[in-house]
Amino acid sequence: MATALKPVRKQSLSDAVFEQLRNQIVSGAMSPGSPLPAERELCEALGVNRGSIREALKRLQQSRLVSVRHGGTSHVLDYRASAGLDLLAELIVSPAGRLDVRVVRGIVEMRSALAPDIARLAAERARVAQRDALERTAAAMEQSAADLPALQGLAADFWSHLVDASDNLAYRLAYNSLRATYDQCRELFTQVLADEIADVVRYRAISTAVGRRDGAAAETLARELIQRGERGIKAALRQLGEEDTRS
Amino acid sequence: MATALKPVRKQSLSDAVFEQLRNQIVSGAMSPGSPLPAERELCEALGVNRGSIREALKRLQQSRLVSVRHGGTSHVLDYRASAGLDLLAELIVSPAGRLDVRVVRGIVEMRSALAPDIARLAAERARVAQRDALERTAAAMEQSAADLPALQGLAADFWSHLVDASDNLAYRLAYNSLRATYDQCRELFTQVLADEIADVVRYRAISTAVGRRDGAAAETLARELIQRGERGIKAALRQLGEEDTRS
DNA sequence: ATCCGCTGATTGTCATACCAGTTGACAATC
DNA sequence: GATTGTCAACTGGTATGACAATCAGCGGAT
Repeated sequence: MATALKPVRKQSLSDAVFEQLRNQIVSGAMSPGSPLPAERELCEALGVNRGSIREALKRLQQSRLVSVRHGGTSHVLDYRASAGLDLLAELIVSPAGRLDVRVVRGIVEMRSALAPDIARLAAERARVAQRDALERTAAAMEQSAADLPALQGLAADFWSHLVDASDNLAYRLAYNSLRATYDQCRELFTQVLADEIADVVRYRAISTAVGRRDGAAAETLARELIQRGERGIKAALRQLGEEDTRS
Repeated sequence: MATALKPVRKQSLSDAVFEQLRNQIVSGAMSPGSPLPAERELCEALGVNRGSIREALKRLQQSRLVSVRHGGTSHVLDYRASAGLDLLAELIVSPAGRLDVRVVRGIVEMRSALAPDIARLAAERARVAQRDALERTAAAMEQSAADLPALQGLAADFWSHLVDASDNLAYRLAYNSLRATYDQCRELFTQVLADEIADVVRYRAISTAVGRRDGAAAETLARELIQRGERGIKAALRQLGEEDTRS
């Protein structure tokens, strides 16, 4: 019966305008420094109302992809020099739908750099409620050791609790940005990270290390855990890279 | 003659609306899950037209601070669970103009976690043009060894080139977000980080380590450099914290 | 009890004004 | 001749009113 009918993706006009302009910018079709068409020209060119154009431009402005001056002409900015981490989620899949392997590698490396420090700080600063939450999540992972998708969700919860325990707002927000990025193609990561996600005993070990406030142990364990996934991803990336060069 | 005349701060209506709502949300005055007033109610309450309200709401939506559904009522989201790293720049100074010490600590810790890995990757991947840029910046720093504000700018350039050389888009964008955050109060950081910024010989050492593709050395040097600043900041934070508890 | 469709409220889109800041050309002034 | 003021033609910013699309809840029909 229910064939693979995907829900239609609903998108407001200003969202569509935003995406279109953003793609033009990050793809380099509109080079940094070049002037943007006037709002009224964009209205006519895209066939939408000026309000929708303005909403899109406001978002581009907030993303630091364009600069807008009252009375003057707007200009394209160099996103590599100004845009923030939130842009990563919009770069991981190209407009054509292909995965950007450079972005994936970037996420993985950043994750490897942050995770050990997060675990260390969590061990040093966790409060009882947060340790309990970690413990509960680790227990839940042991329960559903067979179900990979379920484990994936629980592992994300585990890290979320760990980040909370680290009591560092920068880590918290960076984690949200990274997660939003790889949520763009979660099922794919679930497969490639299977080794790491299924390493339930190490999650449990991190939880107990946090429980006894052993920062050094938590840091080491987190590094080992993350490295398992890193190996899997880098192997997959090499394959993808070879396919790319072949095609 | 020219006394300290500061340029007037100009802000559009939608910017003002955005700031006001954002402050309400991150301060907890509007708790997560609570419904937002209808757009037309906000128009009347804030005394502006609906277009300005909508532009502000679109930005809040992009920051993942609110969720708005066509036909339904909008709701406040839990920014700690959903907002991205770009929000940090808007949190470091409270609406009252006070510095948030927790945010500062967060930046410093994240910087310490990332910088060594950035240096290592830069050493492994830098191309000639990027190594030259590093070398030039290091030389410029040696020239203006006396001028602290100039050194601060050059140090920022140095790190920017290093991040470029690391060839990691996630690091690049995260660096932009962090820099946008501490640019909110740059002069203050310049003072507290004086020890680190003035350590010109170590910047030079990092540059030469990158030049000979010595990842391990670059990593160690970067860690030592960053730690100098970290000590300064943590000392300053302790002072600030004591003043806070006293008041 | 369940389903259906109506109804009112909300967000989304649109068209058309007008206000406000920027720029450059050009005339007036020194 | 150089500076200064004025004006016109852009630009983005704000205002208003109407209509369309969507959703939640309610009441009636099955």
